[in-house]
Amino acid sequence: MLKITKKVEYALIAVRHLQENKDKLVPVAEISSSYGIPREVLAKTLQKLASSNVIKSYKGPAGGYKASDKIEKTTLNDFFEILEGPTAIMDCYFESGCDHLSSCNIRTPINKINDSIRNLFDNLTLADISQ
Amino acid sequence: MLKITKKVEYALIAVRHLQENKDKLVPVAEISSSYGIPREVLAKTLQKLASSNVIKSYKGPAGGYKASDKIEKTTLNDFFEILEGPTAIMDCYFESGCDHLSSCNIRTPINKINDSIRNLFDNLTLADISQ
DNA sequence: CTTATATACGACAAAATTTATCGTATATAA
DNA sequence: TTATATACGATAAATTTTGTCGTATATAAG
Repeated sequence: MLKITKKVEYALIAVRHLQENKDKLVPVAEISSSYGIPREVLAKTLQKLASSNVIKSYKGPAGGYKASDKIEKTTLNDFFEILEGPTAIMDCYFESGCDHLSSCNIRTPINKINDSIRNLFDNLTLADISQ
Repeated sequence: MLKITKKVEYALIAVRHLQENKDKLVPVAEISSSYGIPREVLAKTLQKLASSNVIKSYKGPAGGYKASDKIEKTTLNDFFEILEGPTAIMDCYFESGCDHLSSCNIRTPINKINDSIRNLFDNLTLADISQ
């Protein structure tokens, strides 16, 4: 439990790779083959980051991706949300109903844990964790 | 991603229930039926907590579980570890090999995120989140 | 203006993990 | 001796994650 997904893992790898290659456009295939990541999975992941402007995309031959200015200031909360939706240790933190439990006595604990995690990720940027 | 499991959810519910019923021994069936939790799943979960002395167990008729003194001081890190093993956002934080990636460029980021989470959970007790 | 290369995106299949069930053993109060 | 409760391993069902496939669109180069 409390694991990040491969999508996020791949995204972190890609972001670091783009940061280390700011001078050129990097096609998905380069990252995919360098780190042994399935091409299509990585492609979709980068598409999400691109549509959120964390990275920039360029189509056509000699196209590819590059890091945007925004990348350094992106918090982990934002990064994770782009890829996986709002971070919550339980669905009831964002969704309504208490699943199927008749009487819930852990609303407070769940909220406290979740608030702590979100506060942590709000104060950590991609730049912070790379150093 | 970053979800807690039902096991942990059930354990939290049970712990709170025991804390609210310190005057008596509570059998699994009471908690299971009160909150609509599958009996056997909850039973195994409480067995783990009992063997770690977070709660105490008493067999036989009129037996059941009760909160121990230790319960208030138990950190989330300890609690989660009892139920699910060491907390890590990726297996490579504790295990050796870098899975299958030929060259890993996210060791540092992964470790930073994981250290932050573990630090957070080391400083939060079951008592803290219940208030 | 055709071709090769690269991103964009939806539907579906495979794999892995989580969740639940079943069966049996052991302890103990009445 | 019986009924009730915890203890524990094996296995099945359900869910989530991960990966694959097919097709569309943009664009640089010849």
